[in-house]
Amino acid sequence: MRPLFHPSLEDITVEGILHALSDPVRVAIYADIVSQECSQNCSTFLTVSDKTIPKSTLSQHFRELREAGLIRGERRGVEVHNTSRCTELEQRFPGLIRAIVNAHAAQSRYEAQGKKRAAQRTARRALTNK
Amino acid sequence: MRPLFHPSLEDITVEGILHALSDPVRVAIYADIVSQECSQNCSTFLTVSDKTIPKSTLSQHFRELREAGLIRGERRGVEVHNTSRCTELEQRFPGLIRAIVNAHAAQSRYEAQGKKRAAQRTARRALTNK
DNA sequence: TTCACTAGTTCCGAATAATAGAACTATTGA
DNA sequence: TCAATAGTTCTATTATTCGGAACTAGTGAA
Repeated sequence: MRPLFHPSLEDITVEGILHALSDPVRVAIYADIVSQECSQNCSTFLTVSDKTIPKSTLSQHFRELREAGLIRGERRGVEVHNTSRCTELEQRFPGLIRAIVNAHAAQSRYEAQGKKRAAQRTARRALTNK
Repeated sequence: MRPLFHPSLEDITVEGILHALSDPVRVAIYADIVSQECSQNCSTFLTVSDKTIPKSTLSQHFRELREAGLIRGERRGVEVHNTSRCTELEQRFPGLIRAIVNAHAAQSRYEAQGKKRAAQRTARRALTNK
């Protein structure tokens, strides 16, 4: 089993970061890792926003996040612990990570509200149609 | 010829934006459009950073930027004029666009310096090998 | 030490998306 | 009316992504 590859700070590209975070599952995972103090192992994310992710796919997602330079993975026995590299990244691309994570959070809030509003509409319709 | 589609502000997603800007050609185009005061037509970009882009590909790139909500395209006679939607976007995702464009600029500067350094090394080697 | 269990990776075929040449449309100016 | 220009659409080719199945590696129990 080959060791986990991590790019050095200067090899990290904006395109790589944006591509890694342009996938809804990966941003969700990354946002979670950034927000946690403690490191997270991969299988914490076998379900992401009510969707089940096959573990081979999940493994690929973590690889992409790692190779884009967004997270650092460290084997500890049978599992790998993941931490964000955001302090380093802040140095290379100031403000970038924060802006993306903020935007993602804003969108999640908005979507949650949207669902709530839709649910309310359904409930109202159910009442009036009685 | 169907009219140009533009998403409404609330339909614009972070993922869409990141995906659109995760391509080197597209960020370069977008960065240029953002920096210009005046609108730019598509064929200004038939060559991007010394690479020739086939116009069918270019057309697709503009479509992606448009449908991600990043630019607005307006047909004026035979050509289409493109302007960035960054003021609107600032409202929906504060700081996002600026951070990405800044990061891209920082990286371009760095890469240019890298090339310069490499050229200097080559020159030095040529001198000493004489 | 052996065995079963867990966490994650790799392999590989199927589905999906991106690229670019060729043919097309629409506008304009001669 | 015709040629030229700016973009688009069609389509075949190529590259990416997804996910099931088989695999590896660490760990704890018998």
